[in-house]
Amino acid sequence: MLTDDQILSSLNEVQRQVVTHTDKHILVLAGAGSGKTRAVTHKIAWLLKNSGLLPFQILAVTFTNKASGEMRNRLEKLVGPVASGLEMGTFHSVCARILRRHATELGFTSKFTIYDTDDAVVLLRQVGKDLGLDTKREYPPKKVYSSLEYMRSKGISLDEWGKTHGRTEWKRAVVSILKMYDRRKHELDAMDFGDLLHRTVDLLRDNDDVRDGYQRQFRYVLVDEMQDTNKVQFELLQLLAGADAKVCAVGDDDQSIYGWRGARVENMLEFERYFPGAEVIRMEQNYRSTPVILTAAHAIIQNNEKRHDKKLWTQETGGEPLRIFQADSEGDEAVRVARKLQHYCSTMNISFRDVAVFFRTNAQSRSFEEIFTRSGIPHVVIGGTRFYSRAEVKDLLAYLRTIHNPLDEVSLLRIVNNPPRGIGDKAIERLRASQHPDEKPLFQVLAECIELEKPTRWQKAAGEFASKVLHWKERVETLSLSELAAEVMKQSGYASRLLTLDPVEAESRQDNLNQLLAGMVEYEIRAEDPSLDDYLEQLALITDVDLWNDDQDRVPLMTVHAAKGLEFDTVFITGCEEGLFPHRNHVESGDIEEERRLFYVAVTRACKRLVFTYAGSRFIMGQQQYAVPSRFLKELGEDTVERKEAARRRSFTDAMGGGQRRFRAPAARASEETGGVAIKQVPISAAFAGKRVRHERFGDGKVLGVLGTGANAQVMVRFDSLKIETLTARELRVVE
DNA sequence: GATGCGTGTTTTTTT
DNA sequence: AACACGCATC
Repeated sequence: MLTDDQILSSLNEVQRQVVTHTDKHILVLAGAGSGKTRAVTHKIAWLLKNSGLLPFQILAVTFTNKASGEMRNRLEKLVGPVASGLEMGTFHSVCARILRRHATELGFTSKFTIYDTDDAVVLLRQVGKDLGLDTKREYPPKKVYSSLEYMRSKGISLDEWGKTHGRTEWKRAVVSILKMYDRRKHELDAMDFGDLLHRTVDLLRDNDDVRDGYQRQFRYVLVDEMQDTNKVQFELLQLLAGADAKVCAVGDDDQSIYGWRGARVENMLEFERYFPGAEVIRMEQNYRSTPVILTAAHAIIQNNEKRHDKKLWTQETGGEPLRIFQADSEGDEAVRVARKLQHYCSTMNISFRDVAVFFRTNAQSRSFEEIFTRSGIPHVVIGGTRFYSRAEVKDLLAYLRTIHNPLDEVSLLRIVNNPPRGIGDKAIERLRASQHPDEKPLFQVLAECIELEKPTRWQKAAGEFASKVLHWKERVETLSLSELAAEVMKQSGYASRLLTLDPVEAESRQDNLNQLLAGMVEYEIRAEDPSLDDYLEQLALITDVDLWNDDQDRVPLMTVHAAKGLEFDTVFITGCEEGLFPHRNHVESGDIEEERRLFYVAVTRACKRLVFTYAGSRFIMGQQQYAVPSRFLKELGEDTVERKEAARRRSFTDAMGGGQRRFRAPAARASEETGGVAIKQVPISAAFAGKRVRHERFGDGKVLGVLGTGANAQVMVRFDSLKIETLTARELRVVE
């Protein structure tokens, strides 16, 4: 048996407080890299040993499945196999588990399907069309869905929302769509992400016995990333932790980056109000980064007004200076990152897996993928076009979901005629017509086609398809998951259909499907009790970050959001431009603080080395856009940045990315050919327009527009003399 | 009923 | 630039 000393010896004084204070609620303000996972894991070990709690009496809610898995692994190393008895997971997965247990009370079955955003959008489009509404311009399903998310995050009911001022007619229609959407989900035995949380809250609130049961079970509740919980999640926490349970919440208001999803930092501030007598413990010693990085991180976050003042510190000294690279274009940026990265990996004995490339938006990954592939740098993109949202993967999964829950119409409709088997739009229309008047499930209508005496062509096709599904349904009992999937691929005709496609396309799809099958086999080995039910459950709530591990020596590329909670020896933060990072939407709305926190999160991921890059121009939605360096770079503070690079940031040319000419967009020719008129025909840089510049002869003026990139870019300037001139960028200097 | 082409649109971040 | 969708054609 573990001794107290073994649990505590590797911890500092503050961490020990977190671990050993078990008789009251605790709020831990855990700065980046302060070892909170270690503290929390050791705390659980302590609880198991010293509080007489059994594993299932402890509930640990994490932000991602990955975090939950990691915690379980570390705990297992500490306390052994009893760790598996803990109730652990994300809010969504914990809720799903509870709901499956009580599904029948809510009018669902325990096999209900979980709809992701894509599925929800498909269903909303269908509902909108059924109601005869314009789903293209007036009521695009995505908009309807975000309205739903908005009211959910604010805790407003559908009817209340419909009554709030403005856009009355539009809202009435959206309300009717959403009401029908809700009813349809019920009929299809499906729930979306929001339902998982809200229905659990309803269940616990309305059903005393169920609530008492869980409150008796959970004696200790731990919540990670408290700053990113929203209103419903806070309610859940209160409902799950009864009067006798103790709660330990861990978070950092400086790392709150999910405000757009309804996250409320207030949940941390109000913690003491809802959990009286709570002790607040601050973890500010950092074990991750060099003082240089911490200084820069602090310099940045200090610019936020809405925050608790705190400062990370470390016992370490020194550290490499930060570096800033400027590039002409996104391609040039990728080349520079690739070059520097190769330099690090070849001369400094750093592994690829220890270097990460971050960006603000998923679209930015493209140029890095291209250049890295060309340069032979092993890499992996995390997130973005998620593996599980690839068409062929969704197709095969839709087969499995249909087999598992034939009521799930979204999946059924996806595959009923894929591959084509003679059940086209017309047939679907007729099938759906015969669902009425008694609202028969679509699959039942299909199945009834099997028995028909004289089926028409489409009825025959429908019957055959239904027979196949029923056949597979029986096979679930005898075949393993991967065997079933392989059989479905073959018997559905999906596999042979692939061969008729364009060979390049077919190969990539086959690759993805093989990968999916390999994942299933891996799941069968790993899972304690592998089943179709359990597999689909895991899949519904999994993300790419959850799946990623560093077994293979590859450079991970990801958004800053995805990087949360991770750390790397060397980090490249790319696209540090006004309008991109901070993103224009936030610049325009004036709400810059969350973007700054995001930047802070990015910076604090790095242990030793940090490189920032920005590009003078990049293509956004097919249009070339120009930008100036991000304000966050200025906030880093001069003394932490390598001087040589910093000094070069002065001239207009440099701000445009005038250093290297490689990958520069074709030089602007407009002014010679058309006497400068053409400058109006190309997108004029929103970023540079309005900037004050200085010219040797003409004096000071204001930029009206820019054409091209680098030192040769054509810049149209209205000088204070009111004279308008088109000049090359190299003749100009930015006036601060 | 399937296939191919032209048109129009794009939320940044994700459970 | 990339993708989805609608429409026209085979």
